[in-house]
Amino acid sequence: MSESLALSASLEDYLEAIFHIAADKKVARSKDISNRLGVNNSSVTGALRALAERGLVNYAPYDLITLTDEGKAVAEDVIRRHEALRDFFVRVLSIDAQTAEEGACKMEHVIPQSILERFIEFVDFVELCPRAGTDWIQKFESFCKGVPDRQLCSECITLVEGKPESKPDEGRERQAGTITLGDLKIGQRARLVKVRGQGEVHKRLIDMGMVPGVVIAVERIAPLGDPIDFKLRGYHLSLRKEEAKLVTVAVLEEGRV
Amino acid sequence: MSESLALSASLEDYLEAIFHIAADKKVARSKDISNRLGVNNSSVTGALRALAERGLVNYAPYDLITLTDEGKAVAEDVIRRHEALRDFFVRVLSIDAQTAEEGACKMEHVIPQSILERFIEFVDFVELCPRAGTDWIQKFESFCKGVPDRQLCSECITLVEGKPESKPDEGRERQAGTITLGDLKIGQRARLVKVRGQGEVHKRLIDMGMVPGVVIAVERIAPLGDPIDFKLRGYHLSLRKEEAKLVTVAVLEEGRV
DNA sequence: GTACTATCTTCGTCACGCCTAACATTGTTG
DNA sequence: CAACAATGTTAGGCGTGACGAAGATAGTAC
Ligand SMILES: [Mn+2]
Ligand SMILES: [Mn+2]
Ligand SMILES: [Mn+2]
Ligand SMILES: [Mn+2]
Repeated sequence: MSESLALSASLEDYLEAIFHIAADKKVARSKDISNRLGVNNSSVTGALRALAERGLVNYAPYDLITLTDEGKAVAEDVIRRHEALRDFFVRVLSIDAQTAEEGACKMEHVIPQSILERFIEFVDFVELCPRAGTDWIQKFESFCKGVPDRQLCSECITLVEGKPESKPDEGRERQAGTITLGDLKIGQRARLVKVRGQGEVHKRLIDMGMVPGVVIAVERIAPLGDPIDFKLRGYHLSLRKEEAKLVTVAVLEEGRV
Repeated sequence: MSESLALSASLEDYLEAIFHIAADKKVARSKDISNRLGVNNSSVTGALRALAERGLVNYAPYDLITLTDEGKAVAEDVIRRHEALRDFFVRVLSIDAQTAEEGACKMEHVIPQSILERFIEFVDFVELCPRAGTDWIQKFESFCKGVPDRQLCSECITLVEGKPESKPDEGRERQAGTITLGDLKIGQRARLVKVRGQGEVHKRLIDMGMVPGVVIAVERIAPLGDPIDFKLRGYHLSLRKEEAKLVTVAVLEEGRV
């Protein structure tokens, strides 16, 4: 009747499984659980003993298996985490149902509480904010599909191509025109406008993911200003200053984002 | 010289640690690693042997520790996952640095490849799309802080309060006015407009998280139409039909989002 | 060179979580 | 009510990952 230490990922999955099976068939049998989790029957016995010791399931050998009230509460919490992650993956990131399900069921065991709450808020928010919403997610989808020939909204295209803004939004652009990757300081972030040069060098840069619209951050600059360590699309990338100068960019605002 | 099976979460963390230590001090010593990971010195020896067996570290007893080329590549991949998650948490979800760091370092070991890529795309996208961007994230932040007195942009407020739209956007609202939670069908989603009633019942609904602007989905309806299972803010919630009728809502579009 | 200290390894132990094989129970069915 | 198949349990083993205690090594101090 006390949870003592936190449950292992494995035991959380057992609880989750029992809850779902019981929701269908009222009680769970060992076989149902082993089928659902794809483990050997004897593993289930072991898990049930561990869960019974913690007062989370009612279990006696050869008897039917049910969750205690406390077990039910814990199972519901696991399921909440599972569904929150899955919903975010499907609704916001447009991940396919199966991957979302599998990924959620792994991550649910390790995600910190405060991050989980934010995921949930985020899904709500995206559905509420009129600047976001359906439209916005569809744009995100086509944005993903468009790599490396990335499609942006017309407004973005304008921005990326460095034409002066007509909308009095904010000073999103510092100075359009001739800024290159070689001009950036550590910590600055920029959108790629164009890769100059030709032949081998040009091709090599493109192959590295240097396509218009991509966001690039300067991570580090070596003592003598060469080479420079960039990050784009999650990858680190080291360029000679000569190469960096071939890449025209539009600097993004400092600070967050 | 062969990775054979996938590395365990623990071994990935060792690689990550060695990489970072080596980045600072050129070589790693056992002590550095045990300090960084908060683990006993003897555990490090064990891990190093396992990593050496897989050809990921150069290791001989009492000798200096370095990563092999393959080990370096694997470490870089782990770090990519770590940073992608962390950046998403910090830049998009506005999670504090430490929680983001810790959460990322747990989740990095279980996140499916395709979901990771989407996270990375997402951060890029948010920074690129003019309908999103800094503004949008700031709104998300105040949205989070505002629970339960949620602040929306003026446009959203209008929508939530059910006034007919003036902008010819889309038919986002089905029929404003008198739709309640009791009128929804399974799978439908709605924004909460107002909780009617008074006294105990009213208070109880508010306590359950029924505040204006929240998104509610109908998960299940019992055989005789009572009770109804809802989901809001990641929680499941079961209401009597009587109670559900007290909650005025605005239906969201069918399908995705 | 010996002594001392910081560092590292070895060894024995434990807790998980899964497996297989052998054994036990249950409930059906002729 | 046997005989049987289905289901569940036990025992024994393997791999991982951590720990502490005790012994080994390397580098510095005298
Ligand atoms: Mn799971
Ligand atoms: Mn799950
Ligand atoms: Mn980690
Ligand atoms: Mn990490």
